[in-house]
Amino acid sequence: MIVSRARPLVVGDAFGHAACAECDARTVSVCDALDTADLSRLAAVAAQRSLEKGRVFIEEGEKAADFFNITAGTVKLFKLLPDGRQQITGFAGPGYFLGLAVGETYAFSAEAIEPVRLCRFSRPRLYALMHDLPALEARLLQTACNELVTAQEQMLLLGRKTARERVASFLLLRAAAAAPCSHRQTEIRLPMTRAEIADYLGLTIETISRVLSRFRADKRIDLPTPDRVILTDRPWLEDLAAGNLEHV
Amino acid sequence: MIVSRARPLVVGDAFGHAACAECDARTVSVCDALDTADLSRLAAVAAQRSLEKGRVFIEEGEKAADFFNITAGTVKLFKLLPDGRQQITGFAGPGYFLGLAVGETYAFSAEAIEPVRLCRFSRPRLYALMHDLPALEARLLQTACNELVTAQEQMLLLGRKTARERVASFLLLRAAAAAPCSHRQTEIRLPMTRAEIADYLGLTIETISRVLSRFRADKRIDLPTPDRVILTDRPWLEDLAAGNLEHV
DNA sequence: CGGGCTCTTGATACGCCTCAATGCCCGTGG
DNA sequence: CCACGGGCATTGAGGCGTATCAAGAGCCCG
Repeated sequence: MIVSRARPLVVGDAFGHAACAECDARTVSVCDALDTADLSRLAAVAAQRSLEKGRVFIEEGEKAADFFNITAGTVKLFKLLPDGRQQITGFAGPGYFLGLAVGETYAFSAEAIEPVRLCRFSRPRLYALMHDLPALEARLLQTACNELVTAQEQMLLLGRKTARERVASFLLLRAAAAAPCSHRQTEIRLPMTRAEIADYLGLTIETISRVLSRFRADKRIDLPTPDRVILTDRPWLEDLAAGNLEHV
Repeated sequence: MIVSRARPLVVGDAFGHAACAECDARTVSVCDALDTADLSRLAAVAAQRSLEKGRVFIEEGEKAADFFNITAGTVKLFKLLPDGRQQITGFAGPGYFLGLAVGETYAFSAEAIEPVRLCRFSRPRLYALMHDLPALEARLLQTACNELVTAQEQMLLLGRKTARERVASFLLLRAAAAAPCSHRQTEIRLPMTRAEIADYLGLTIETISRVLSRFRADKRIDLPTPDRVILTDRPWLEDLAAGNLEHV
């Protein structure tokens, strides 16, 4: 079942378009493709809501009734095997557009890993709007292509990189996500647990922990707390992530 | 460099739209989204060509100048690490639409693994056509979403499945690709080598060979020749691929 | 008939997983 | 205030699955 529908928790407001104009995620999301007039049409079919940490709001196999746009917080997208093995296919932060499922059902599940705010769009209404606003459709196509490139990179990581290369790649990905404009940040925050990092990288918590400890011992990173990482030797991490350091 | 441009090998014809109407891939490709009139407009910007086995016609990092539509044969899409490690992100057969790269450069390489025929579309011209034909754009979005779902499934495979589960998944995927309409086929053809299967599944040739031999010994499949597989116990393979058979 | 390729099979090595114990942090309640 | 308990992270010891290395078999094609 779609938990979020059972407990709506809607924080909707009567001034949807006004909220859009002030939305933090405005400039990094699909909404950016629209001018103010069209944006109000988009806002008209949107409903805002808040989700507490741990809330599963998309379940794989359920009827794909809605699209979502994250405006605050982080969610994980994942698939499960019957025995509980989990693969996280991505983390989605503010601006991320969710629900590009083909066909009638979602192909993955989604869960808030910290308090989240998002906009919900009903599928048929967004489709109708897409028909009217080619800019919106073009933007969605662009979004999908971006996802595809990211997915291909992740397949390379999962299929062919070592544990240390995976963790290095992950840290740099986080750094890039935090500062989109190559705005070299050295400190990053990890809103996810070790278990979630492991399920994202196709490893175990122990391996994540060991690799991070090793990086710290080698003075490549610093770990003031488990959820804060300082990249002290970024060039080395980049070489490792790219597969340039064979057996170091 | 884009090898296919250095040696064009164009088998173009003056009656592009006529060729389209007779194209084997017509009904399973993006072209299916268009009526005959619009199809001729699409054909006008297309060029047909043939590629011999081994020909690399898209190179990762090169300027993304063209889109491609496979009409015959099979190509592999892949990414490389500097030391030669390879991850095949997918195999593309007739009807497959290629080149949905975001930005200016291709994010992957593509190589014909058997003789291939394809249609080439210049990027700017296809974009212009997309602007005029919303049906085309919608179809591309749909294609991209399909790819995305496939990619997520592959991430689950690469990150969390065992070698035997991966090979079972692969065989069933091949069976589904050969007979799109759940047209239960028991025999499948493998146009790719063991090395390519290995690079697709994140394993080695030896593991592929061992798992297939084991499946045969257990009477789950038959292997009349290395490139032909007969699925003799499909339900068991399906259970294994889905992760339902823990430690068999 | 030889050369090269792919595929198969065996022996061994190693990277990551599994299992287990401990430490740390923090919220809770006596 | 501190004792207690539960989650999460860290660290160690040992095992397993897949990789690596190596040899031989089958096949195509000249």
